[in-house]
Amino acid sequence: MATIKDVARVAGVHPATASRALNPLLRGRISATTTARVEAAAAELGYVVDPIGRSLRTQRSGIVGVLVPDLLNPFYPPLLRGVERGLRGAGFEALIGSTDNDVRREPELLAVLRGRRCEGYIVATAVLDEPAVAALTRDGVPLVLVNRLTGMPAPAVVSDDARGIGEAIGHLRALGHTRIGHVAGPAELSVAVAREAAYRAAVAEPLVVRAAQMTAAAGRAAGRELLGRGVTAILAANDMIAVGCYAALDDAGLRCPQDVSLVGINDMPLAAWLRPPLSTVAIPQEKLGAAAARLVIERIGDPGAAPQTVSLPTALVVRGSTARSEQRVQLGP
Amino acid sequence: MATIKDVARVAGVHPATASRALNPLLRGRISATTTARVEAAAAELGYVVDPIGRSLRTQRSGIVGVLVPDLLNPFYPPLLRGVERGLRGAGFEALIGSTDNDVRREPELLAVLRGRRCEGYIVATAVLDEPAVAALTRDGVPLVLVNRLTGMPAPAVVSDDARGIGEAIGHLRALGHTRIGHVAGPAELSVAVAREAAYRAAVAEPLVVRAAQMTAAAGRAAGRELLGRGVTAILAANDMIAVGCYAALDDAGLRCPQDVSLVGINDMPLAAWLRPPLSTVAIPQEKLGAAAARLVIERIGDPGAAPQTVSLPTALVVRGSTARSEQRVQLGP
DNA sequence: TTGAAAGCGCTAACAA
DNA sequence: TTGTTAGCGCTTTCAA
Repeated sequence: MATIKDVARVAGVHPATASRALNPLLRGRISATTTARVEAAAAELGYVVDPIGRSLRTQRSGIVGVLVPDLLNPFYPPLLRGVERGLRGAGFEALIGSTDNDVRREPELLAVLRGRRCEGYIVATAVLDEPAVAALTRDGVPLVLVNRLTGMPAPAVVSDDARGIGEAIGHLRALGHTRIGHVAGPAELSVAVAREAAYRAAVAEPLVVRAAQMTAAAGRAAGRELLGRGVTAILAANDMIAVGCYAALDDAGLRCPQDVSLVGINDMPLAAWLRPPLSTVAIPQEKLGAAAARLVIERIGDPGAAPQTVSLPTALVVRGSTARSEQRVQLGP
Repeated sequence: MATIKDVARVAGVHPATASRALNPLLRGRISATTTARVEAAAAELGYVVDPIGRSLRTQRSGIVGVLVPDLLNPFYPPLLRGVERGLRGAGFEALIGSTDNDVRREPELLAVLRGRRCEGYIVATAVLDEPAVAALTRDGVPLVLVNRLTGMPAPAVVSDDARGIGEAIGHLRALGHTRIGHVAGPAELSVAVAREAAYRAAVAEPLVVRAAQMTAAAGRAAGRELLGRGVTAILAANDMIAVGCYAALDDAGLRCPQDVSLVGINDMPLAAWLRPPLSTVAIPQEKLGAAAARLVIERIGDPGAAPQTVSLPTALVVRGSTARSEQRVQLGP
């Protein structure tokens, strides 16, 4: 593996000069001929800067730690894609840690990442009042929260769920639905709480059943209970819960969308392939990730900057799981 | 951030001694009292070894590059989980790169990872005859292939698809099916080719339509064509193609499993939640990842070891998408 | 068993 | 504009 010394020797200059010639920030401070010679030598030798040597000298690792609650939840892969692309474009890499929905793993994993000397962190895990996360803020380590609403003075990236939920409820009402229920997520999740609040603000008579987790299994149980209360439409706290609601409808012998309409939140990759295809509030996951990458890079560049919150718009995607309410027919004489 | 010098100063020893006391491999070669003093100092200061300083000195990064074709494909997250757990247990971290099914990105991404001086690579991407991958082997860089059958003398981890496919066909035949079709994957993918071969070996009269990609959309188109040939059961090359086949069945006005039975391959997280729940050949994704991690770590430890291939067993999971053939009834007088 | 010294590859500060 | 020097944090010779 060629080093900067090799490049310098071949180019006939001092290693420091070679280093400078290869540094785009120092363009113009090195003579054109020298730059050309160094570049030729580097190309000839296939030189690639050693990030370890550079890191030791500059005290910068070029690594950002990314903490997600569950790699198996279809919400996160698109997010990670946005994060990776955003970071890589700026010369950073993501070191990904998944807590697998286990709160106890969070501090452990964060310790591993901190051991790797990440320059910043993107945290999308559930628990906010985590002392380890608070410690990051205290230590002045750049930190960006994703999809977590919090009182902490940290920059955050969120989606404008409330607006999307308002649209979804409007859509259902326009179809003639009046008994619109909500399968909420667990109260510990700030997103779940915010979505429930948006739902309550949008309907006259809220009908809420809480799912224990953001999973299909929990959604099925909660959905069954909600159907028992005679709703004609359901807003699920996310697409996985909506998947569970399809099963609950089957359990109850009800058809979607003829008997009950269903709306999810996320627009996960498989949403369009469910049967009927799921109408859902699309969250721009990849953009959320890209925005988080941008924010953390900004903050690495200027740790003192005022924390800003970025809110990205959602979009209602109407597919086949919502239809005109047939309640009138069912109740008619 | 405390350094080894700080620890040494507090413990009243030389930095080299402190380093040795903290190295578990040198246990016993340092006096018990010194070790105790150093450990106490390290604990007091919250010392964590700086991986960058260590890496520069040892020429080891503790990082393994992992190349996957598509983070959005539900096959890979469980695999990555296995890889990460396996690596982390041995003090390594995974640097993940997704080519997003774009063959051109593969060498680029590999260049980025090589720039980060990974100690080894786990490659699960599609294309084998990639010169960049060949270059790794040539350079003696530890490399493990996952789910790619190849003539290359590299260690590999595969699942025993043929056996699982044999079981699946046996299951369908036991249900009375005789016209069992196969939606194959693209010919460029070695897994797809192997699965098709296993299918052909298991049935008397092969009926194959090839999907352009391992996606639901491609599966739908291919499935439609296969249904036109009057099959009563379909083996899909993977679960995503099976998802497309559900749509193809809807398109044709056929019911699953009453009219046509369907079997997938993978057992992705949502497979049990499709309607009807998908019968599928379960691939132990997480175990594949863990095995790949183990192999790459072994190879990093001993680059000269003979490349071994690990084959993991699959398991047929029977759910609701397969049922007794009603062909007799349909053809009866 | 411990200390001294050296150097991994790189680049910032200073000097010329 | 270029060269010289030095040192980031660590571990591993070599010597005591």
